[in-house]
Amino acid sequence: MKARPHVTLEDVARSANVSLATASRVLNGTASVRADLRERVSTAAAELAYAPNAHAQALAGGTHRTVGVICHDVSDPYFAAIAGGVMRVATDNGLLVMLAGTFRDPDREVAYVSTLRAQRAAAILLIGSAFEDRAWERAMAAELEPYRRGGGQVAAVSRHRGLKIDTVQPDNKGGAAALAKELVGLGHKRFAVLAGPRRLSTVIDRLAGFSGELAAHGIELRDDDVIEGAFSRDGGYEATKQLLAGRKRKLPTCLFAVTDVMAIGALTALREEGLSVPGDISVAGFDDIPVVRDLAPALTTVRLPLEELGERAMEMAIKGAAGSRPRTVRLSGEVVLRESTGRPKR
Amino acid sequence: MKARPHVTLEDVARSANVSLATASRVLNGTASVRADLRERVSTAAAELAYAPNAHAQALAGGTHRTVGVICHDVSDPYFAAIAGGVMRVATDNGLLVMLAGTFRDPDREVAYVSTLRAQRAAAILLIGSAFEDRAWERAMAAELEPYRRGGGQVAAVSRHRGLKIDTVQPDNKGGAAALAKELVGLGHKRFAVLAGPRRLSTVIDRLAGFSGELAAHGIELRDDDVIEGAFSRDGGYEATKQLLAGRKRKLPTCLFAVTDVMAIGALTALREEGLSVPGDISVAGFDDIPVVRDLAPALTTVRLPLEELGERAMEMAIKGAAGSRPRTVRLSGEVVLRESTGRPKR
DNA sequence: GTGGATTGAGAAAGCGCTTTCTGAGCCATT
DNA sequence: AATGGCTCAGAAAGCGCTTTCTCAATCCAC
Repeated sequence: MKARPHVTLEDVARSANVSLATASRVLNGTASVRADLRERVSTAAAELAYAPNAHAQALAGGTHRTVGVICHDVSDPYFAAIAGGVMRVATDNGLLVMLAGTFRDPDREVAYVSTLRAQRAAAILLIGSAFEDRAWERAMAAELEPYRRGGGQVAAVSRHRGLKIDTVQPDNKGGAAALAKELVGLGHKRFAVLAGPRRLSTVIDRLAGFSGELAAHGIELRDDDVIEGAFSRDGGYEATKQLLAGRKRKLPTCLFAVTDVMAIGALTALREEGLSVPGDISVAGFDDIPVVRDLAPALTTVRLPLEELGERAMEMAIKGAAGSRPRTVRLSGEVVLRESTGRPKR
Repeated sequence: MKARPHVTLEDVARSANVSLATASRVLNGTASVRADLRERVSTAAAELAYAPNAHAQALAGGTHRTVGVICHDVSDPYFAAIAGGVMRVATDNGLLVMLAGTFRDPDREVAYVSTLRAQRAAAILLIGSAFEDRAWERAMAAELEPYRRGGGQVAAVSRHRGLKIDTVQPDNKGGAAALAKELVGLGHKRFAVLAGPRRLSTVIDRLAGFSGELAAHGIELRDDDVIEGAFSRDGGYEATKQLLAGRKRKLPTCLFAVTDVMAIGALTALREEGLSVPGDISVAGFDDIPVVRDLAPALTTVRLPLEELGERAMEMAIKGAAGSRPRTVRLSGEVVLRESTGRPKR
């Protein structure tokens, strides 16, 4: 079957024997049209299986019903949960979501913003840690600024520095501190932390909150108590193996992974090494992604309202900026103690 | 800051003191342009932070660099994994992905296709079970057919009937049969199945494969051995509770959940009821989503090459139809025996 | 039965871009 | 010196739609 040109509004108009303007009015309900004409147009449109050309519509009249969402990795449950919230709100508002995964490549992130800008997306949502990198920040700002000047909305989840945009910010520092407090309360004194790349603001904040609270209780978190791994299940797994290899004897009594995803890898690594959780070592994560309550042992973590994070960001973007000063919504986390943590036996 | 009109190509051309045509040619590298003019245009474009209007480009006969992907639920790890594969291939080909979640609403699915058609997306990918419903099928075909006639590419993962489109098809039936065989091989004779909604072809196929193989071994799967739940973690959880409530004493020795996600819920329900896996009952799932190997006990399942499913579908869509007959790529699953299954003790 | 106010259909002007089509300028021929 | 053949910049014609703007037809009040 040859690629035949699309059915256009003109085809519909001709077939219904009315002018282009009338056809447009009928199909959009923009103005009142005599009943019989309206009927003719509707029928013709249905018969021809007419689908308006959204590009032409966007060009002519200016409605842009699509929003762009940029996250690091779609298959990460953390982003998936947030994206779920975003989509719900978007759908409720008749918006189409373009979801892009950058696979953690800063350049690709900037490139996506550029493309979205070209698409004249109504809004752009940035989800996930910002890269703490001046060059990246400048490149990003160079895309975002003209985009906003042209009327585009921008909102972000979980980042803030540099870019002056509306942000929904989970309380990473406070949550990590609260978790540390609980853990210390259980009697733990020797900790290790599985951290992600230090370039990510989320990592920095959670680390700061955790070690800060520890310090407040007179517990020092030394540099070699913090192991840096990739921000993924495998990253957590590898880092844990490394930790275990390094010091089989003076093991910490509690392991804090800065994300649940990493904690999952850690749990498996621990199990493989024959260590019981929380018997030999307690483990805690951060985020409360859906699956962690189904683990055995269920994971202690800091619950973040993930879907809400996405919803609020989308809402901010839809509402648009009231003033010119960037708004920040703070959502706090809540420590959820489950079976993966207990009192230290040693 | 007022929403000032966008910077257009005309602005660039004027600023560079050249014609529109020249500016376009420089920016697209379409034709050779004298070096100094080229330089002037590039500079002007950079200074004005010019971003071409993708809608105008598309309208003017240009390229449509966006593809639409429709799945049921972004936050389901199964879809997320497939979407990951899709995105990798799309990105490699310079395509932008619009990901839509239908939340399992057939109408919304059709509506999304319609929108994507309006966007003149280069391709539409349907991911996940089709609804076995004549009316839905007709509505879908009514959208898809004109879309393809207009030159649009369509491909699907995991569905086939009715719609005559290119499909990547996991071997649901064969995989389920192979799994059943292994399970019977372990000595199991009494089974229960946690099924999803019967409207979904995936459910039907897996059920058929499983019960067929059982039958081949002289084991009958009766109607009340099959419990229908929602296609989700909670669905699996509820269904399992229901199963347990129904018949505490003559419990099956093996439980097959048609998806891993449901199996995860089942595992938790079982644990809550004090049943050990695989001690008291074996559990198996289907899909091999990433997280199930990290469960304790790790889940026996049928591994599907999820990312590849997405990659292949995207590739088919990009390549376009060679002939007019829909192609089908079959990808087989592989049984992965893990700790959640063992020999029956009863 | 007229004038003025409505109502509603059609003509036409863009929206921002790509792409012929045209034609000016240049070099190499005879 | 005059002609032909190139190269490459600019003018202009759309792409498919929305939205004034215009104007004919209808309606009401007087």
